[in-house]
Amino acid sequence: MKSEREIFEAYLIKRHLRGTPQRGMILDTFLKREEHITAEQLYDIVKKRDPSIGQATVYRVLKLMVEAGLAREVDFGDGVMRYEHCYNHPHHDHLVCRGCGKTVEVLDSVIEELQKRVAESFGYELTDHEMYLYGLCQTCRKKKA
Amino acid sequence: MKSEREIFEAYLIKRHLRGTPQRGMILDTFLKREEHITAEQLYDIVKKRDPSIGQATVYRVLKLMVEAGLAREVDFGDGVMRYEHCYNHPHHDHLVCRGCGKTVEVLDSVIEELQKRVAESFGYELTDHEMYLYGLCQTCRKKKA
DNA sequence: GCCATCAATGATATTGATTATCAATTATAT
DNA sequence: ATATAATTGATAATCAATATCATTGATGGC
Repeated sequence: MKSEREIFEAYLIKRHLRGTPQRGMILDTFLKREEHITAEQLYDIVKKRDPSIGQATVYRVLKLMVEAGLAREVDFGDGVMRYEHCYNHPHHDHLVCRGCGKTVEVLDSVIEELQKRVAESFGYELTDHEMYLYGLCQTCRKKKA
Repeated sequence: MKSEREIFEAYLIKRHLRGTPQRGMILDTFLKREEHITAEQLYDIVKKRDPSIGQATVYRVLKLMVEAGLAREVDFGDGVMRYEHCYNHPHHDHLVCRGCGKTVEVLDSVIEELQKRVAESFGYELTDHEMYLYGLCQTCRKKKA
């Protein structure tokens, strides 16, 4: 089993790109975090370790990580792109609390199968999908009552 | 059965807002179109009828229509918000071709039910959801082959 | 080692959709 | 009428994301 680090380096070599301290550090920082993270948030953390890093580089490395299959873009519709781990994190959808933003990763194989069938029934071949479930978590419901 | 026009006017009155020629014209133009439309596209059409209208007004009226329950925002993830009819257009999801962008409205009651159950199984009360299915339509698949 | 080539970086400018501001205009209520 | 409040269009501002660009740094051929 290859490590994320190795995958990243393999991807760089394939693209004739170079490994650099900045890229390594940004990758490590991203990997250490478990939750979804925005480019801005990642930049803030990275800056603490090395204030000389520019945020353009953070954006660039995030794009590389997506291309390398290590990160996945998640769009909760609030105008900011978030990134989550992709490696060893198979596809899933998101259940987001409208109150506090707490997010749960969900996966329902029946839904997945039905999505494919719905697409096929219209002559489409499903390539991918996005599903965001929005609701109120228990805590937020109690607060309201 | 109230007309969209009446609903819009009722909403304006409720909010102590005023009916104006611009608002009426933009609403009519939106209602005449069946497909999803961006603010920019709507502005372009409206401009032909009355070149003096500013695009800020189009954005404003679109927001009013959403609030009045006549329009619904649709986000295909390409950075531009689209608007579709809401009145007499009950909830549905979208199946979008990655090749040509052709869009079909889809609805699967089993999926809808399962979404509710998934949310509940995590203690969430589902308020709404978004589901976008992306694929290749028949035409685009043939082109590829 | 030395030089030519090419990628990487950080700072900054730019983009593009959307929103806010504001002065001028128009409608409404008293 | 007159004071009040909403509307408009033009324009500026916002904000995330991207492009530009001069400088720096690495790599490979010799």
